[in-house]
Amino acid sequence: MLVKRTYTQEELTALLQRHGINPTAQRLEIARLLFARAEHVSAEDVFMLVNTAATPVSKATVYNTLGLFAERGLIREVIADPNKVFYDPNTAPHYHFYDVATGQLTDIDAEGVQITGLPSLPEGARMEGVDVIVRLRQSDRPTH
Amino acid sequence: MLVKRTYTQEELTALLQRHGINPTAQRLEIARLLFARAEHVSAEDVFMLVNTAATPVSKATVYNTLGLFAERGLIREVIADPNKVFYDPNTAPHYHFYDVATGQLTDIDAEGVQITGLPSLPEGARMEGVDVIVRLRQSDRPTH
DNA sequence: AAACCATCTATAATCATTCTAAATCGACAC
DNA sequence: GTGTCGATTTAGAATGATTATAGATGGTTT
Ligand SMILES: [Mn+2]
Ligand SMILES: [Mn+2]
Ligand SMILES: [Zn+2]
Ligand SMILES: [Zn+2]
Repeated sequence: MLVKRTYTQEELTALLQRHGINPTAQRLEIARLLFARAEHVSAEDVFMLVNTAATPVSKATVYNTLGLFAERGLIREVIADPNKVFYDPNTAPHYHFYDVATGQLTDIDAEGVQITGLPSLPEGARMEGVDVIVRLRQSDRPTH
Repeated sequence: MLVKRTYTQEELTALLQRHGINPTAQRLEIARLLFARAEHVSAEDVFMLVNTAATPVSKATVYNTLGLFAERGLIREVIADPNKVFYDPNTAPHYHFYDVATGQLTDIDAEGVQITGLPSLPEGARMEGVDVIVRLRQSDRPTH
């Protein structure tokens, strides 16, 4: 279970380095923000969040950094919405509720969830991960 | 299990009508093609396939028609690739392998697969469906 | 200081998808 | 047959997320 908290600059630096990422100012800033919120954010979200702070970061760098973080396993991509990729600072195995109306993603703890009976993988294939997305729609009639 | 076969014009017409869809020439053509292949296709795929035949169909109509079919439950959308939506003529519950390198989607029969221990849904939410996507990557070293 | 290399940035390009507004079509009425 | 009407289709423009380009910037090394 990922705990929402603030990391010191040293912890963030070590975190990036542990993943083979050169800890630049922009990358540290984006990492700080990702792990402070511990929520599912889009590139646009990150771009806006990072630019409420003092130092501006370009959109290109936001995309490059999120891509780099995902590639190095610091965060993971969640493909649930056809319009944008979500980035998830929680890389532990877990699943998602997706509210198709609002676009809200919510974690489902892997603890207790069992998926059995999956067929064996095609020849020569390695499993990268299993995504489970439970699509939800809020009932039209609100509880009164 | 969806069987790959050709439908008569009458069967297709009845199929659309059963889903509350006015069976126009373009819609019948697209439906015919979808159910003949019984594969996962993108809008672009459908656009190209439908335009190898005699009667041309516009891109706008392809998108409108696929959207309409999905909305009425004749086909389903699969969100697996961040770059495009796949449309699946198989609406029976089933899951997918997704080859992240090639973008290839392959069915996993729901038969035998069990997902247990999912938490109860948030208050007032209805489940629209459960998507399971097993992400695969072909091993770099080919079997020799 | 000059060279070097990684990174960052503004901006253009790409590309799937959606939007717009004008044709076209088909059923029905006259 | 001709006219009308609503539904559908269409070409093309617009949108928006993402990626590509190519030049600036910033440390670091000699
Ligand atoms: Mn999209
Ligand atoms: Mn995309
Ligand atoms: Zn998550
Ligand atoms: Zn399928």
